[in-house]
Amino acid sequence: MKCANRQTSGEMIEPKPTRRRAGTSYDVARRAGVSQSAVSRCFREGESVSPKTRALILAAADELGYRPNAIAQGLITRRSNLVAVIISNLTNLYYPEVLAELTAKLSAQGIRVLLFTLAAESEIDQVLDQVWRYQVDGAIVAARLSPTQMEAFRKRDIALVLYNRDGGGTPVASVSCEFAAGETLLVDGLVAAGCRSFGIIAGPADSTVGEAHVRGVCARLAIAGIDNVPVDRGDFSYEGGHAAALRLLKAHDLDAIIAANDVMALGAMDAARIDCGIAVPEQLSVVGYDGVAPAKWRSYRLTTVRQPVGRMTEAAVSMLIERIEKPDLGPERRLFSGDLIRGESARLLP
Amino acid sequence: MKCANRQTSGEMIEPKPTRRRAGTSYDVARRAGVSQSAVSRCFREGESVSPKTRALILAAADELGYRPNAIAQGLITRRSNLVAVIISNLTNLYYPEVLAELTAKLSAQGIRVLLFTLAAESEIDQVLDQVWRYQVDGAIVAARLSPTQMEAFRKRDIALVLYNRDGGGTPVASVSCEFAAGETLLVDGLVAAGCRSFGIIAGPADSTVGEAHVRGVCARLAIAGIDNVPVDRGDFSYEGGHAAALRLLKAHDLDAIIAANDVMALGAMDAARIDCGIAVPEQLSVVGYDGVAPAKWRSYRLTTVRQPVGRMTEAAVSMLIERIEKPDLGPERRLFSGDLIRGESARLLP
DNA sequence: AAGCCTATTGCATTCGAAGTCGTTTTCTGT
DNA sequence: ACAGAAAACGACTTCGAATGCAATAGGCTT
Repeated sequence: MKCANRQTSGEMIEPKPTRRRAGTSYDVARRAGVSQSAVSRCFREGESVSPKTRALILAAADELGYRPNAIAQGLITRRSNLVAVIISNLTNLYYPEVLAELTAKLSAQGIRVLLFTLAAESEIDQVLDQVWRYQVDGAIVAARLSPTQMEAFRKRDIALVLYNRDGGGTPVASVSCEFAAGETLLVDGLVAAGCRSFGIIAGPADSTVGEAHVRGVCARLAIAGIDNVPVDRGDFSYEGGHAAALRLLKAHDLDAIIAANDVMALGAMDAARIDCGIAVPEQLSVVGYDGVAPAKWRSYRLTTVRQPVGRMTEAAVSMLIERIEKPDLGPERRLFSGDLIRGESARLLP
Repeated sequence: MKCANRQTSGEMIEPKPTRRRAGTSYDVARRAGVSQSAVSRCFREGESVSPKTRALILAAADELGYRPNAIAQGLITRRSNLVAVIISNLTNLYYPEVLAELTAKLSAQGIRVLLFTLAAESEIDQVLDQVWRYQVDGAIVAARLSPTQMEAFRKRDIALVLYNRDGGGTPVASVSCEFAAGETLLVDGLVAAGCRSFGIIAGPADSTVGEAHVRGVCARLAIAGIDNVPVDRGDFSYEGGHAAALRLLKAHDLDAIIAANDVMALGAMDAARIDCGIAVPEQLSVVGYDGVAPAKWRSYRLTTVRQPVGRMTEAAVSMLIERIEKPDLGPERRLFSGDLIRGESARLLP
């Protein structure tokens, strides 16, 4: 097309002598003296090409630096080998690890990652719009999806796996970490160590996981005869945890704080130790949930429940691939349990 | 084709009544009673479609949930609207923030992010192979590239912007943060406060940025008459910084440690305070470089130089887009300067 | 009302690789 | 050496959208 234009324009100006040609299977075919079909077959598994032809083609491809065009492949095979990974906020300190593991594992399976991050939950519809356009084979979502949105995946036959969330009634594949066991251990351990006055730092009120967590802890505390536990909320950030802890400690005389995630727990530890001069764990036990890297740091040594991120991402990836290959596989909920990490931020009896 | 097959096979078996049709521009066209061309034009900027036709088409598209197939668009327009983001190790605590900003800014420009992470530097060639296949319009790379690899981008006319690295001789667009100014301030401030015995915790020996940093600090120290500064190395991780600091402190009687990044500096602080019982900053000043979130935490309040990540990613994205649109734009090196954050981990005089 | 001009529209082609199908070449076995 | 089977090969079509071009419709001028 461009060429045509240049030819019709009478002059001989050649603005780009080294016009970069993409290098297509036709170019390789011409150079190797074979058909385009042969080139195509040469680059696919299990197609029959004679060793002689293959050598010719590979040599030609090599000289041209030819690589099959994945976009064209995607169009004809209806398989883009793309998977959307949608993560609500990457600044969460817990998610980068998840993301790194997911991309590594998907890459190992020959799948590329199309990354979408959400600054606000409201962006999700725009993101999904792009997801539809790019003909992804599947998606791993660590963000809140409405039933309608999940249904949209089903309608379009796009495999979907939720990470650290469940469908909340909608049948869908999901991977998450149950906190019941860890929670029980933590609560019972704290109670056994003599804690009586608890405070909870929860996530935002609209966080499903967060709420379940709070309910679970309260239920367990109730069993131990402890009721009316004060709850404050943070946004899963250090500052949020710090502020919430200050409010709790100002209003109540606590001997244990249970935070919904590690980073808030670290904020709470600092609020207690540094701002309020309360010794941790002697006067106040603080526990978190996640097992992020900074929780291990010597200044904190947080007592927490570590999520098995490696196994969870592994599960998410294999569930996704299963569903890509077998689209009508039913919903499945895979629950992992966390490991209790006995740090030094809480007095905890077994 | 599938339809043809079903018709020729005499029987009337219809294995999937709800056969999921992708919903193409042809389907929309048929439904709206117009040509496929009209549908295409209706979804592009600046194409002429009468208001009447547009309404018809949009209605039909809406009913079918039609979205243009970005893969097919990419094939014909030779613009995938995909950009590869290649990051060496996401677990670095500094990169998640960068990644989040990059994807947000690229998304805002209508560009999708194809994410590649490297567990080892050696994987880069496999990653590039995939990058070529996916016909990305450009790439932002925060990883070490050989001159040959950079040349490969040029050959294929793929826009390239290095992040936090420079070409090291090879002409290429790059964004980075110069540390000279921050370094000078830090070193001079420490010297002014009376520090004489320095130790440096550098990154791995093969890290270009890391090395330049070390040389810069040494040069500035030399000006103050301080030579033979002991250097130990970490891998930019907390544990690495912690271990390096222990070695340095065991072997020398230091009054200041300069670390190549924040996370190592935090490890060093803990090594000093907790393992060696050295007061920071009274007996030992520790400074870092980056300005990651945990550096601000109350337990640390690290004195550091904060990289202007927002402006840097902004620059990377706009440089990349410029180069996508104007492929023969020359190399350009954009240097930002960091802000000195006066924390409480160092005695520093202005 | 005739003559122009411009805004719409559809047809046909194109992007690059995959896959179908019919043809040719290469093996086997006898 | 020959029939028959299997492997290798190439022409052609296809995926879904974009676009040059020609045809048409509509509006405006005089």
